Amino acid sequence: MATEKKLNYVILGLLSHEALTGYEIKKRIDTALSHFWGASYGSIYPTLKELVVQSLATKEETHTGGRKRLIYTITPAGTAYLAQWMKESVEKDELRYETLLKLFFGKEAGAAQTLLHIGAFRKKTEEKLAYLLTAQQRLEQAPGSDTTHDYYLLTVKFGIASYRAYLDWCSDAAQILKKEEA
Amino acid sequence: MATEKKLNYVILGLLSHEALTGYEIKKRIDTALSHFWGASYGSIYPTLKELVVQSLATKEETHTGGRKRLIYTITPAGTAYLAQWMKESVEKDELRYETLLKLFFGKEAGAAQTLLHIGAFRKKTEEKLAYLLTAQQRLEQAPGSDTTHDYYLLTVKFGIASYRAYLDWCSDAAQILKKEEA
DNA sequence: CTTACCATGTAAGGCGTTACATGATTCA
DNA sequence: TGAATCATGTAACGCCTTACATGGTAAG
Repeated sequence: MATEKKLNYVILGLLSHEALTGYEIKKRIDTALSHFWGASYGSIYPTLKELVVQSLATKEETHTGGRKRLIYTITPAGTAYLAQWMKESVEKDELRYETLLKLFFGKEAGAAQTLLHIGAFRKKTEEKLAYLLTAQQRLEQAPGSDTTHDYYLLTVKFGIASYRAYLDWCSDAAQILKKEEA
Repeated sequence: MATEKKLNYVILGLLSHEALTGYEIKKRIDTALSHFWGASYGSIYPTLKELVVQSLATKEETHTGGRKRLIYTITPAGTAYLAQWMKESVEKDELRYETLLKLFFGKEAGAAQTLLHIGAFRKKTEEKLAYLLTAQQRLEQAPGSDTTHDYYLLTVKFGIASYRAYLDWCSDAAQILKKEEA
């Protein structure tokens, strides 16, 4: 049975904010949701098709400047379906950090090698943090009162808090390993 | 091609510490690695079979108190294979937090509902944190000098730092939502 | 004119979970 | 004697990624 797939809810959630094309959905996922979720076109387009079959969304073809666009809109049934899921308790939160795997087995590779992995991890984390900090600024200065933004902002704050903790840990871990190296 | 699977490395990494049965490997994953990795028997046993076919590990049948046990041992080729992977840079660190998904779309459900999700998340986080804190104590008081423990301890510290950041965030988020509720 | 971006979609194939199946041993 | 734990494994099936395929438009 495998865990129930979540992409339908992700898409309906995005459509609950505004009507979107598949391409735009992908962009939202790669920006606003990227620090805690991901999806590829290979799963987005088929899911969109399913949603239409299930009457949870409707598809409309438009032409913006001669360019074909398939815009998806959530239906009342889709809204109800999403609301139902929102009421249910969370099934799973999961983290898969290859960096920690390489750390766990770090004795094999030695302190020097492990320090390289930590350095790379710190750099990536700094970049993601910078991105979220600008997102936070944008949201806090937004002309405001759209409560949608408030919830988005909460997830951004989560990312910021996590990444800051990661960076602190990077410093600690690097120090410990350097001592071990000597 | 999908991302290369990591379970073979996870298993070899564990076997690099000591010879183990499939059952014991599962237990290690569910305890020592659980805060950043997971795997089920349905993937562990087939992977173990592959490792033997590839001569990266050997299988030996023993009987402890009449009970059959298949003990796996890493080979020199397996050690080399693991070492090679340890040298390569990390491909992917990923987080999939359904809680954040429900938060992102929280406007649909309202502040009260969202607070419930945050409460559940806090509770789970507290439990995981408590577990890691005892693990930390155990490792720090260990008669020592096994450097394997030092690396394990680093991953534990990572979890502790993350979970503490999560809990701080829970307080902030709850406060913000309560204000909104009023 | 060419690069970047907008835009939609399919096919192949790997990965990994859940559920199922089986059975021994230890401990209360 | 029954529950928990030790122990190994397979089958079905769903999910998702990568790679491929195609083509229009905007901007420099």
